[in-house]
This record gives sequence, structure tokens and C-alpha cells, in this order.
Amino acid sequence: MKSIGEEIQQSEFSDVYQKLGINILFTAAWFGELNRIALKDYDISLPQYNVLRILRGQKGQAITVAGLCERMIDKSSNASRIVDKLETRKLVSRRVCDKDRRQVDVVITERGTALLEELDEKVPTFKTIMSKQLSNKDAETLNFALDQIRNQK
Amino acid sequence: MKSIGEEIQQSEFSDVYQKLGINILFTAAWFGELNRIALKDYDISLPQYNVLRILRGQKGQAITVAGLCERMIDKSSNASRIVDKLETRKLVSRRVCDKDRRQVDVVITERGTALLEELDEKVPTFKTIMSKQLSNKDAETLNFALDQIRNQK
DNA sequence: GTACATTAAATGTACATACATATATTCGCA
DNA sequence: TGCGAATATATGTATGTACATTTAATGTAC
Repeated sequence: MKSIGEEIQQSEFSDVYQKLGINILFTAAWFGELNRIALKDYDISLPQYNVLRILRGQKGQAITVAGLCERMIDKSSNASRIVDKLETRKLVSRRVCDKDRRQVDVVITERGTALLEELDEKVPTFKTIMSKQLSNKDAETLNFALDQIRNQK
Repeated sequence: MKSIGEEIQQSEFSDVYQKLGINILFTAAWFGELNRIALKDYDISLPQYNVLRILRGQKGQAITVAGLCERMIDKSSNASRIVDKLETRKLVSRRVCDKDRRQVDVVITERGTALLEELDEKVPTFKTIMSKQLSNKDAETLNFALDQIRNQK
């Protein structure tokens, strides 16, 4: 089995935390890679895919551009332009919000939902990726540890 | 304490692995954010910084562009152009390799080393980020789990 | 109600990423 | 030796990211 040290050909880390940090970054990049391979034939980028999934999670309810930003992993990614691309392909639709006309409501279209359903069969779930090597309990422990890491004061 | 669910305002995950996958992606993005904040005043991007650190890790020994790619977290990032930018600022130097003139050897300059030393004091180490919330042993366990995740067959 | 600050989204710019292609050098083999 | 395949790097293009600025709508103080 390849450890993180072998993977990036680095024999020494200053300490185990350094190794862990790089390991987390590397694992995240590896997840992205898996998804990108799956999406490749569908002419849809990873951020576009993620936005579609957030919209589907809304279950028909509209979400503003700012709302999308909050839910995206890369907070500073430009939701406006990603929505632009999706709207061009009629996978989402956009409408100025009546209550506050500065806001723009975004919803996924039938066509977008259909595409996602097609992709569901191609894109590996985290469960298929991880459940063989990691018990349910281990996964919960990891979740707790990661939550803790991000909440240092 | 904010869990990953609160962080991205998602109340339900299909299973604990899904939650873990998103947690890893999110934690990696958060690390990047911490670094970016630290580098902001030094007019150097995160990938540029990472390349400089890889070069310093070579301890004077040259590395080819392909060697850089292998060690970078984002494998498909374009090392050529990142090295371009660093060379313009005289932080690295580039020289066609004698043995194989297709290859290009890259080394960090005095100036690059000096900049890194200055940055060392500003950029938080993973140890400072994580050691308060996570014991050495916990970190080792996490490292092992992540190595396992990436080695599913 | 007008003026000023605040907010939401869009836009501009530089750099980075993803991926295809081009260019130069070396390798393998008839 | 010569010729095509393979390799190392660079370049081209579309998309995405980071961050500053702009535009339009709303809120608030006077």
C-alpha cells in the first residue's frame, strides 16, 4: 500500500501533523480527480456539477447566488459565472427575486435534473470509495476529528 | 463547535461516508484559505509557494519540471508556467540539463530561500493548526486511515 | 424624501487549472 | 545510420479562482 510519503516521494516530514496536513490536501485532490474522470465525457466541470447538486438538494426551492456561495466548498469561487454557463446550457434557470430585486433566484431545470440522474450512475459515491477500507464507526471518528481541527481557537 | 453540517448548512447527508468525503474536501479548502491569508502580503500565490517549498526540500539539488509535477498536490497544474513566474522574480533559476537536453533543471535561488525564510514566520504550520485539538497518536491514526482510503482496489 | 451607507450580483483582471497540441530531444530497432 | 515512437517541456484555449471594482436596489439617518 502506498503511504502519503511514497505518493509524493517525500521521505521525511517535520512531524506527524505536517504529514497529516499534506495527507488531507492530497486525499481531497484525489477525490477531485476521481470525479473529474467520471464527468469528463459529459462536458461538465466539477464546480458546475457541484452547483447542480446543491440546487437539487433544494428540492425545487429556489436559492440565491449568495446562498450558493455559502454552500460551495470553494467560498471564493464565482457562482455568478458558473451559473452563467449552466444557464446557457439550460440546466438551470435564473429569475430576479420579487421581494428583493437585487437578489437572483436560481433553480435547476428538468433538463438539469435529468443530467444529474444520468451522472449519478457514473460518479462514484464517497460510500463506494471508502466503505471497504473504513468502518462506519471509523468514519464517524474521522468526521469528529476533522470538525475539531477546523475549530481551533 | 461547528460541525461540517452546520458549516455548509446541510442538515442531512445520505450516509456517514458522504459526510466524511465532504468534510475532507472542506478541511483541505480551509487549510488553503489559512495559507492564502498568510501569503497575501507577499505577492506570491499558493502554488508558487508550494513549488518553492519543494525546491527547498531538494537541499540544493536540482529537480526537473516533471519531478516538480510528481511532488505537487495538484498533479495537472502547469509547473512550467508556475516556474516561469518564479523565474521572472528571480526566486528560482532554470537551466537545460546537460545529460538530457529535453529536461530542464530547476533550483531555488538565494533570493528564493530568503523569501521562504521570511514566510516561515508568517505561514502557520500544520502542527500549530492541529496539535491543540489532536494528539500525536490521533494524528497517526488519521494518517493511516487516509492512506487506506486512497488505496482501495 | 433626499443623501449616504449597505447589500446582491455582475464584471474586469491576473493567475491557475485541465486538457490538447506543438516542438525539440532521445530512444529503439530494422 | 535513419526513421518512427516515446519523452520532456512549452504553448494554446476554455474554464475556474482570487480579489477589486461596478452597478443596481434597498435600508437608514437626517
